Amino acid sequence: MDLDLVRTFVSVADLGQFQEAATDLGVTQQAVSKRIAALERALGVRLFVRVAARGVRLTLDGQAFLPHAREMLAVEERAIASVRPGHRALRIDPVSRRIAPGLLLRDFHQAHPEVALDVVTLLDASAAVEAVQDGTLDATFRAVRDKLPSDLNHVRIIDDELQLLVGPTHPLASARRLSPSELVGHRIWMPGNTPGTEWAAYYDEFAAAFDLTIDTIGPNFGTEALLDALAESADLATIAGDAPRLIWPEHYDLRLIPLRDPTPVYPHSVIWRRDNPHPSLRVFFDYIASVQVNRTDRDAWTPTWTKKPQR
Amino acid sequence: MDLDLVRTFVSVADLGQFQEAATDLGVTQQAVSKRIAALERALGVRLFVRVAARGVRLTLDGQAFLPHAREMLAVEERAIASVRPGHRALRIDPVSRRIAPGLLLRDFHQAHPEVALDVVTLLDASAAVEAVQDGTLDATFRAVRDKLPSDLNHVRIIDDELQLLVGPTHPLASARRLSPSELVGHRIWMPGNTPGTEWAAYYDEFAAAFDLTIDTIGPNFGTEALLDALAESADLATIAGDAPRLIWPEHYDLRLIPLRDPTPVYPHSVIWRRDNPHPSLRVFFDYIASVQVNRTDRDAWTPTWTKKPQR
DNA sequence: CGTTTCCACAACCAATAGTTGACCACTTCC
DNA sequence: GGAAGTGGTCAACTATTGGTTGTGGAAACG
Repeated sequence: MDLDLVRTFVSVADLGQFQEAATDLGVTQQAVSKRIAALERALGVRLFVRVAARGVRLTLDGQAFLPHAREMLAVEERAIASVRPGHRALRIDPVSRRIAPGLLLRDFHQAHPEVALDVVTLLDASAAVEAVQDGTLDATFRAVRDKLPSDLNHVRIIDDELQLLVGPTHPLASARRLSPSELVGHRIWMPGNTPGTEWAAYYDEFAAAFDLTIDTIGPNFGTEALLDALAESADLATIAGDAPRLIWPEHYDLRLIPLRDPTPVYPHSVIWRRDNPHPSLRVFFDYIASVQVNRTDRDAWTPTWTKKPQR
Repeated sequence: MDLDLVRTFVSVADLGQFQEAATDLGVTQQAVSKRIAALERALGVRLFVRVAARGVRLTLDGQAFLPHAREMLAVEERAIASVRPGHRALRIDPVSRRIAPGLLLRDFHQAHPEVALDVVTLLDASAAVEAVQDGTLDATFRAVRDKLPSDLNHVRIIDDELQLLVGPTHPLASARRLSPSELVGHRIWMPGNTPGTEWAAYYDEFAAAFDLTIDTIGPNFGTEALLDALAESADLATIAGDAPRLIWPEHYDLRLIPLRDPTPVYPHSVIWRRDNPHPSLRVFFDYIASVQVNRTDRDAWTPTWTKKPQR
């Protein structure tokens, strides 16, 4: 279906006659006639009843179709706006929708539906930083590791407190809280933790610091498969941020056990270009400032390559 | 924008290469290449990065565009479904969205978003009945006046209790309740109550029964204009059903005064064709049965041409 | 009852979207 | 490191389409 046909249909429906719609669209009346005929042929129904010398009136089918037609044009508009060079929609990368920054974006969208927001997810941190630099991305949430280019700002926003995730038959299932060192000897499985990413670097250092073994071997069949495997197994465990209980399906019988003494946290900083003029960026930052984001004040552990959290 | 381009884009994004998308869509790979190029030209951005001998990957723009593209296709699907001969969406006529049946439909849609519903509004009662008969309309809400064709069923569903609507400076503004006979001599204005409709017939008999004068003269500039005029005026009044306070904007300082002894009600019956096989129709009727619809048990007044409400 | 209004149909033309075929860049495999 | 394979672009050609102008016909109006 060509949206030009739809646009023509809406115009005719609004104006009540082909002639006016034609001048409105800058084509001849005959062209409008053809377009409507084409749309009617494609849909297999009449959209207008032709009232001689009086223009046209919507049929019932036309009336039913009209709101959908408007919707199509509205969505088209948003689609175009999402990539319009210059002033496009706000584009933010939370790395993944299933972690704390993804939740933050979801909540932001709920609180400010008027802000055109596009959520994109990038695996590669350096690609994300590059995109922020060249202006195709407005902000990304990352654990800041190396020194950033000088035209970028970053502020540590969310400390995601890590938790152990096990099935009900796991020996640690009934623990109320655990120290990372108590995980020694247990099998921690994190498929999908692709080597080379900042996540892998984090967990590498985490494992080294507490003498753990974290198993990233095996194909990643997705979250559902992982949860399934965990729920069934008596010796598998994984580590996850604080977000999952809000996102993962209710029906999995899994135990989330907080880690303490110290509390390993994954520090998410928001990174943006200092001179980014996007008007919605301010709204977004105001929102971040207004909500309670999880800045831990516990005895936190972070890798040596992150800065210490400011109290 | 042609949705075939969008469909091609989504297919390529999902499959990761032009070749596969081409076979999937039943065209040559070169055609896909051209389509993507055309879409990229139209949008003014690159959507894919071409990785030699490895297919393509979405750019950031492509990633931002993708959900909108899917949305466009979904809306297109719904649009087509709304007029598909055979099994199309459930199509119901509440006469107007701003009256009780319109509210009922809104609530039904909220309660059952999975039911594809198209709301159409018809002025002409006989046209609506005809549409129900020939199957282009699934149900309409009307005050049943004449004997209906034998293949149609009707059930009285909603008794809309009429109320007086006045501005704060109107002499009747402070009344807690009014009898219709107390309106004698006051100017009741109902623009938009087109002569020849069942509404006009109702109010004609209502006026005659209580010796009122109802003024339908003057152009109808819409609800907003009417409310504006009422709020300002010290002698204008109008009559409306129970729905308005739920729909009309908050900021109008208007008084809704119930009419009692007797309570004039506008009886809405739902009319449908007995052998209508539409699967969602049953869901709709079940919903109607499940919710509390306003069947008045007061001392009701209805025109002589309606049946007496069953106690 | 002629005039006006407004849509449909026909003939024509230019632009477009599809096809096939040639080519090119990069990966993989022996 | 050369051959085979993969997966894209570009060019040439053709069928289809979407636009134009010109014309006709049906209902409404004075």
